This record gives sequence, structure tokens and C-alpha cells, in this order.
Amino acid sequence: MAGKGAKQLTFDQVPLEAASPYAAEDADITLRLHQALWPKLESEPSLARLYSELEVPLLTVLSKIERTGVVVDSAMLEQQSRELAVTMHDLEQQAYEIAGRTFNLGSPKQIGHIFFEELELPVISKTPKGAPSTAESVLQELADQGHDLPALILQHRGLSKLKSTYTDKLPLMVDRDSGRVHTSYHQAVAATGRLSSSDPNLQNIPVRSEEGRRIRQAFIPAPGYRMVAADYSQIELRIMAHLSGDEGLLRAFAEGVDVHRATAAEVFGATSPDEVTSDQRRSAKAINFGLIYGMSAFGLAKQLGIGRGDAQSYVDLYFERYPGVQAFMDSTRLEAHEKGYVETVFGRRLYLPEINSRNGMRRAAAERTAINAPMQGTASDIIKRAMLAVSSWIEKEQPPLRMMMQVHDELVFEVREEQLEVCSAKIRELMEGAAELKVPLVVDVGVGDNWDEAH
DNA sequence: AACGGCTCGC
DNA sequence: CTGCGAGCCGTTC
Repeated sequence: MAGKGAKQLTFDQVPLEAASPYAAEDADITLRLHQALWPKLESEPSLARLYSELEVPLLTVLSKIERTGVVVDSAMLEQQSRELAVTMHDLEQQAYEIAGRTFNLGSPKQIGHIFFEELELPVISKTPKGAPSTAESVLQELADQGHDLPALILQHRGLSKLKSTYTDKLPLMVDRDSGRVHTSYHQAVAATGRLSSSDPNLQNIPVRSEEGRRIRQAFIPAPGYRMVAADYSQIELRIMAHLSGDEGLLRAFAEGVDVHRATAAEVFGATSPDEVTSDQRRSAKAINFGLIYGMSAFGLAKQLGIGRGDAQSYVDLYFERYPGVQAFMDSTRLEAHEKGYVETVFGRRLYLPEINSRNGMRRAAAERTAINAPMQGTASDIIKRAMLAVSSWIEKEQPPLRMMMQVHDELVFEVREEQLEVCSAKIRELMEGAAELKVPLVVDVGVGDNWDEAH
């Protein structure tokens, strides 16, 4: 969208809109893109195809999604802002009482001074610059030790984030003409091939906390429509199964079992998945996610709040049970070192200039990226293919719906009530068929009167 | 304006 | 010492 304020857009973020007042400008940008990129792509067939058959067609689809926008109930958010202000003021007064003076609850520096100088609380960890950290995990630990002030600040921070970023800001971003909010999607920002979203970012709307989900309740369909959210189930783990070819993991997905539960049964030696405790499942889930991110045993220990030795034995046991995953990780690292890049299933490349760095930290970071990028990037390729398929169907059949948002593994639509069933089924079919992997792709489709309910 | 610290999402 | 983003506020220059 034109007319942004102070914030500077990078070249990659310049929104392209077909059939807009900027059509001539857009055509010029597209031409310059071709001139800049094509010479680097044409010699490599997979890159050339990703560009001309995926990214370029997607441009038009994204442009339409941006222009469509989504209805946000401003009155509901403004009411939430007022309620948050009251609660936050309450928390502030309580905090001043405990601290014995007033201070800015939004200032990590002032909090650090009060905690570690005045109240002499223990320093749990430090920021990269050496200051005592007051991050969420630190406040949580201090709160668990029975300190009241960290608990208050924790609560205050959560509410402050919701208010300043979402409930205050989103109503200001509703377009006067359309009455909807219109994000911008960027195709060439994230190194892995993901889209990013800004002004407003619709890819980080809260969902995990109860208060957060109230914000999603303000995202509503147009009158006569219902909200439909379709998201890929465990897509990155499925891609890990595909890329590694690990038999145990392939079998788990082929049988359609709860994969975290299956992992827990394997790693913790339960005789059947039914015996897995909720704690074991939670640990297995952390291991699975950690693998996708290239996490070390140290990181897993921190995540689970267990000893380093215990975490290492979990990881060892995991690789013993899923040897294909171990081999995949090793060969991915090797490939990254030898070629200087890694690839997705569709041949999208991520170059890793620091993979052979003499700086151990940088090299390790590049190795983690090498592990993660093929999975994150393949998932991005797949949902982009799905968006093209859905878009082609929309153009051909003109179903009564609008594609409104993409959130990495999820597509959100508003669909006329009369055609809800048939449209949902078609969306599921097109998304599940967007790629043929060694495991099935599974899409969960939810329907509701707002984005929260559709999950 | 730039940066650090933090927190929201997948 | 787990990957990829956007964006807020406070602080510093």
C-alpha cells in the first residue's frame, strides 16, 4: 500500500498490485526483477521453475489477497484496550508497593536495577551484551522461587504487548474505503522462502493465551460468510520423515497416529502409546521441535528444565530409534559444508556463507540453519503451490469465497454459508494434494464466526 | 534514527 | 548453546 509514514520499505517489500493505480510502476518493478534475477536462475532448472512457475504466478495471488483484506471488529478491540489499561494500572500499583517506589514497568533496565541491585534477586542469565536478563523465562523462574514482583511484571508485560501491538494498533489500520485491514506480504525477505507479513503483520496474531485469543475473535467474516481456517498438520515433521526416509517416522505418519505420542513411546520405552504420560508426550514434542530447529542437548535441557546428561540420553535414544533422522542430519551438514548451500524438496536454495567460518559460534549457527531450512523451506514451497491451486480453482469455478490470509502453514478464507461444506472439502483436497511426499499431507479445516472459533 | 531487549506467531 | 520473521518500547546518539 502506498503512503506509508516514516518507515522505509526495502526494495523487496515494495508491494506489487496488478490492476491498481500503480500498474505501470508495478510492471516496471517486475521488469527490473526479471533483469536482475533471471541471469542467476536460468542455468539451474529447479530455480528457474520455482521462479517462473511458483513465485511469479504467486505475485498476482498475493496481490489479490492484500486487496481483499479481512474484517476486524474495531469496537471489540477498543473495548479490550480499555480493559487491559485498567488491569495494567492495577498491576503497576501493586508493583510500586512491593518495590517501595515507582518505576517504569516497561523498562528492562529499570527492572534489572530494582531486581539485582535493590532486591538482590539472583541473576539467572545474561543478555548477549552482558546485562542481567529480565526475559520471560528469567521472570518465570524468579516467580517460581516465590518472588511476587517478577510475577507481576510477567503479567504486565504480556498485557502490555497485547495492548500496544494489537488492540491499540489494529483499529488504526482499518482502511477507510474497504472497512478492512490490508496486510502486505513479502516474497523475498525470509531466507527460507517463507512469506513475511507487515503493516500490519497478520502472521503473529496471538493464539496461545486466553487473552490473546480474544484478539482473534475480532477477526470476523463479512455478513453472510463464515470464517474457514485450513492448516497443515505437523507439516515440518512430515517433511523430515520424507527427507530422512526414516522407517519409524514414515510408519507413524502412514498409520496416522499422534506422532509426539509415538515418539514418546519409542524414546521412553513404553510398551504401548496408551501408556505414555502427558509429561512424556510434552518432552517428546520438545524433542521433535528441537530436531527441526537443529537444537543441541544443551538447548533441550534448558527447554525441558532437566539435566544436560538426561537431555543427551534422550537425544541418543531418539537417534537410536530413528536412525534415518540421524543420517539425514549428518548428510545435510555434510552437503552444506561441501556445496555451501542446502535445498528444499523443490530445489530452492539457501546459501550459508558462514558454514565454514573459523568462528565456532557462527559455524554452529549456520549448521542449525542448514538443518532447519530444508524443512521450513519445503513447507513454504508446498503452501505456495496450494495457494496457486486454490487460486486457479477460484478463477475457474468462481466459488463464493475469498482467500484472506496465509500464516505459514495455514490459509484463512471467508466462505458463504450456503457453500460451506463443498468449499471446505475442496480447499482440503487442494491443500493435501499440493505435493506428493512419502507421507500423506493432512489438513485440518475449521469453521467459525471468527478466526478463533475456526480453529 | 539505530539499536537492544523483549514477545507475538509458525 | 533451537530455526524464520515483525514490531513494540526504552535507551542512546
